[in-house]
Amino acid sequence: MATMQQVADRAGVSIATVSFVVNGTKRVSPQTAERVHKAMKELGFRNNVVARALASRRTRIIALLFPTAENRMRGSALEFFMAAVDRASELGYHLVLWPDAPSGDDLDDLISGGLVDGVILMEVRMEDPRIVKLRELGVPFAAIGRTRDTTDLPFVDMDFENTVEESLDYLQRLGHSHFGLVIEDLEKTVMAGYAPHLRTQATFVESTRRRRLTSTIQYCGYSTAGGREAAKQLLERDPDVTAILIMKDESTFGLMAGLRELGKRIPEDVSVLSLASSSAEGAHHEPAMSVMVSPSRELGQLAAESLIGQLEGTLAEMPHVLITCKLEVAESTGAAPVREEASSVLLSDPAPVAAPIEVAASAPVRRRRRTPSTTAGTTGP
Amino acid sequence: MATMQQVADRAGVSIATVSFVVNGTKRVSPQTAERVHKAMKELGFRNNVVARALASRRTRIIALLFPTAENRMRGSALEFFMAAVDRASELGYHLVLWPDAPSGDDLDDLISGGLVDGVILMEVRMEDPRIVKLRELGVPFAAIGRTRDTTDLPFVDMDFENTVEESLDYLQRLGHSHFGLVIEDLEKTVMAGYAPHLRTQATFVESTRRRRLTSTIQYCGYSTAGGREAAKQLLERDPDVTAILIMKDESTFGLMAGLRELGKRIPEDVSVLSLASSSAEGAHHEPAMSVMVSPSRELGQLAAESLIGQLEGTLAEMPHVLITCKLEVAESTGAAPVREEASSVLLSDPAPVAAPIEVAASAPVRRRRRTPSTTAGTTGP
DNA sequence: CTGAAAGCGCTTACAG
DNA sequence: CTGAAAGCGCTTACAG
Repeated sequence: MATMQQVADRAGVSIATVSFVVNGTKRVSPQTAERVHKAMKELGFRNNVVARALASRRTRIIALLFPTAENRMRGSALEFFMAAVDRASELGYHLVLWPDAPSGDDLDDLISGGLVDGVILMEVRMEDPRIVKLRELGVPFAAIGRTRDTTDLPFVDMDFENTVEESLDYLQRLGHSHFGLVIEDLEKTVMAGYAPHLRTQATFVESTRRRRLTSTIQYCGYSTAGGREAAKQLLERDPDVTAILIMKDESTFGLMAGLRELGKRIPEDVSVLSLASSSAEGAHHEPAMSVMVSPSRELGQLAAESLIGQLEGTLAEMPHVLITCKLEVAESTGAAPVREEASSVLLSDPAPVAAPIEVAASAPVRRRRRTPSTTAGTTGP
Repeated sequence: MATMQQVADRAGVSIATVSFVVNGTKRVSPQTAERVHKAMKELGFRNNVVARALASRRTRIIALLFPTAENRMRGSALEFFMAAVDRASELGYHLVLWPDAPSGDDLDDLISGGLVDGVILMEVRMEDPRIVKLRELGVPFAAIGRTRDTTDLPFVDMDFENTVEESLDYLQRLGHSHFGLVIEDLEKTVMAGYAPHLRTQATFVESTRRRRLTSTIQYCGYSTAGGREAAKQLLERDPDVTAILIMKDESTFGLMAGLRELGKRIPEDVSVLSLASSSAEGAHHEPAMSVMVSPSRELGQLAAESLIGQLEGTLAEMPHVLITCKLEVAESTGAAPVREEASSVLLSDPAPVAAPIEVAASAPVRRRRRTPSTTAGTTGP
């Protein structure tokens, strides 16, 4: 492995000059540059990233922190990752997936040593210790997801609030009035405070109340069995439920199977809509699932842009972007079944839910529908 | 961010002594160590990984190379990764997911700079340019998967040959004689030469011929639609097919749906067995899928052990490990339907397949059934 | 346009 | 047991 000094010797120039041509940091005469390039070729020179990092304090490597706790979002995590990788690469950066405990315990050593220039977070909780730590360490970061208080937080996120509203709009227009939300209960786990779940539940409770709809929140275990059990319990708690939102791809199959076993046809008796899912996932069901499609790729790209924009100082303002999932209607949703007696407005209490969630809307937020991402706050190289 | 020198000053010792206590590389008297620890606490010292890497030529970071080409194996890739992360962590290493083109183009800069001590490969092809490159660069590596020639190749892999044999054993015992293999055709893609597909096809062709079974290889597009189409074509090519092996989770749903639409009941008319899949995946079907379960976690762990063993010089020999998938029978497989006339042995040619594959069995290989991995050729930290 | 030199923050023989 | 010092391979003001 040839060093820069060896290249310099062979080209008959100083090591500084080699550095200039390698990095393009200063003008070098064409003849000199030519000699240097020749020497590099001949010696098979490759820049030592570690030495460069130590001297320059930057590596052009950024990391996507990947929570090692038994992970939800398996699918979209990979989509975030791949999209962010692509965008980072276009902007001249490498992106690696860095496994990290939800507590952020492994963060210190590796980030503060200067191995990476910045960090992207995912699976953000309402109060997230990792963000506290990153701020302490002064490490630039961008979040896919957001904490309760978004002051000074650079984030891109799904607009869960709006996604729930649009889901209810759609189904209410089809005549439904008894709603269920099937979702995992994370509050006793290490992922307690996971923002997507809490925001979705809070909006569901608030909005169904405002719309004077009957609503039931049904917690649901992981896996097919969990979905089946959820179907059973939900129908026990509200036998009249006709519209179910579910935010847990792993359990959707079980939910549908459970509903059928209990004599419910989909969508004739019950409509099912999957939140923050994907077209591909929807196609794996029978009947094909109507889904609110997660904007995973956009979020991954925007997060990379936002972080790199900070690193390069090309960012006018802290990015705050919310993107609503896009409705894709398939076969699992349809008109509400006609009731014998038009049962009047229900007043039954919604299911208990963790203390009402106030979300600080401190900073102005740009809400947008899946727009192209290239305009997003960084000017790029 | 305090430096080691600052810690040394505060503790009234030399920087060398601080390094010794930080790394435990030399004996230091308890009193001195105590003073150093105190100073580190007070200053909030964290070792600079980059400087350490430059001076010591090692980072204790290893990378799992993740092919950025539109990726198959989404599920098991994450399982490899998480398992390898866990095992590496137990052995004192960090593991990151490093996106890389199948060509290995990005490899040079980042590996040769000493950023990582070694590399784990996955999705290995019969002739893999990345392995050539890693050998050139002298970077230690371990492969999940294997090339055609396994001489001097440290690898752990699924035993595709044996997995196919055991699948055929099982189904033949149930009376089946007309087999289909549904698999993706990668030969025109960047993943051409992908070993699992070629080994599986080759074994399927060879073994069904030896067993005097009728066999058809049906290529299949990605996705649900691809699976449906494959069902149609396969039934056209062999209307008598009663046993189907499929190695493509994304298309399994479509295959089953397609079979049903063509009037085939599962498993009464046709048995379907999914290869290199998972229990969870199997549970997402109706009827529940019989699967050959991929030993993903074992492979991830063993790969990490194998690489770290090389790095630490604790490896007696190049690891060569093959693990057969484990059969989990569910509802999608059953006895072959009884034929009106016991149609005699078929001699129809199997579907065309890429030139017969000779696999160099150069090195002795340890074949094993999903045994605990902790005994695997490294003595641990 | 080019170079000499200090410095990035560690590790590690080598002495004592 | 402890320290002085060279060195890892670059980058970057500063001079010229």
